[in-house]
Amino acid sequence: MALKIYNTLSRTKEEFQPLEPGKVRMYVCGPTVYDRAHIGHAMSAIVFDIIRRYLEYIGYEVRFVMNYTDVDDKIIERAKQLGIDPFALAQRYIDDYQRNLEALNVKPATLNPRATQEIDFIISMIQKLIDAGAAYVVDGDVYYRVESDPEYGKLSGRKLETMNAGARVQVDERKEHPMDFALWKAAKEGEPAWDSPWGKGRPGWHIECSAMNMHYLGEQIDIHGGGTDLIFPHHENEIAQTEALTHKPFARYWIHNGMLTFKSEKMSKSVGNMITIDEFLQKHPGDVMRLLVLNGSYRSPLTYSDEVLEQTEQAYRRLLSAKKPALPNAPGISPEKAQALAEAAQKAHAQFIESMDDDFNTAAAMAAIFELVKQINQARAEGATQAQLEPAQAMFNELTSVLGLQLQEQAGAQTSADPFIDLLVKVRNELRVQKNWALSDKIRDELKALGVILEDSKDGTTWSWE
RNA sequence: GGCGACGUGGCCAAGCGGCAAGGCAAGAGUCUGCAAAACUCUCAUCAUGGGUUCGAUUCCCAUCGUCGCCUCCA
Repeated sequence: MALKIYNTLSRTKEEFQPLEPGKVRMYVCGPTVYDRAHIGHAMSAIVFDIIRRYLEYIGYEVRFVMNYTDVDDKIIERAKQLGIDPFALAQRYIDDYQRNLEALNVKPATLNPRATQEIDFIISMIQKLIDAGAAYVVDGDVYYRVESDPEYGKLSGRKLETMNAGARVQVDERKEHPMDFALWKAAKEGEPAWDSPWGKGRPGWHIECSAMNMHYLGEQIDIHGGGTDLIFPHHENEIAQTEALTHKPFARYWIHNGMLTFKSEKMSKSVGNMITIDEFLQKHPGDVMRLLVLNGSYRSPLTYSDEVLEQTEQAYRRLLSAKKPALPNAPGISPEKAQALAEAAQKAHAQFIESMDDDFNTAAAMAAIFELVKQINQARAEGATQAQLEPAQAMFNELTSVLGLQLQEQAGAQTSADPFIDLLVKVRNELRVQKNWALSDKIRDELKALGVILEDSKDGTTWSWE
């Protein structure tokens, strides 16, 4: 039994073998910070967070790098519109993004390099590409020469001959080949610029990722990730640039997440159908976003709608139900049944591993977890003590936390109200003893309106925040 | 136009050669003063048409439909 990963490069699932035993070098393309992040970004961040957490869970030491593209045309354009400094704009959205990631319980990367902090490294890399004949200079711009790479197109499955056939893009006549792409862009008046052997300018988009990879992870890495929309041209170009210098396979496994779709359409800024992460989190716990992702395959499009969201909210509540303690005054279940519960926990673990090992099949992994939820709830309903529930609940906590779920009941600020609620519950129970149903129901209804849920059982009453 | 992916119950979604996971919703029941929660039970032959096979949701071909990439994009 071993981990298998679907590799975009080979279009098959391959057994995972890192370059160095026990260690994983992983790079994920982060956002271009010119606007607030939407839930499509959240999906991607969560997908790779789950992959990273699982790799760590099965014992790998993961060096996880995610970059920020903090200089590009859109940032410059946006800053100009707003009349502010482009670097300040980028910084603001980087801060936003980090706050979003934290709220989504995405583990911080080992390193978050930025394009603007890698200029020297980028320039020296471009120079080497020119020296190697893989790039050329035109009027202060530097372009990568795609025809210098016989393997160009291997990731996206395209051929240079067929690519320009339907191209709708205005071809820059100065380029040797229409598909040649910019490594360095000459700066226009008033744009952020750095000195270079080719004049003032800034790096192109693709080269920064190649540079940061090489700088922080080395000439070869294990996993390179991003959304499917990055396969071409971004990742194709990264491969071309990097391999032109190293003559070695760049990333061993290319992993791409599917797009989040809203009303059958990809959610993106250009379509204008975006929901920001902030907007989402105002209405829902971060766990719900994560469950949305976990419900399906990371490689497939994720259907987003109000209906699906409601279903996910319900599933979230069901998961929470597994964490409830034993009933008050639980009499206990037979040793055989307690043993069966402990075995169910082991079985869930085995199924979880088996599923995750199969290209991170989170949907199947969740099925194993839901099965465990059922077993726990069943045992509790039959009167298991807390000690008897313990092993199964510990397993539940372990597995859900590997997936990055927090599953914390609402708590914290409300704690000062707790004694008063306890008091109301106590009073209400006296009313119930007196069979004063009208008043006791009223208390329950009004507490509900305040967000407190009362649940009566034959052994007593429990309450929780909604 | 080129390349690619997908089409599984009311909804979301695994599976991908041998009697179709899981979640939500729905219906019936247990428990409860009632309610809620939980528990029990019920609920699909896998877009359509051919083909390969002892046997196909799973492989092949065709058709219809949806989506992505080819331009910035997670």
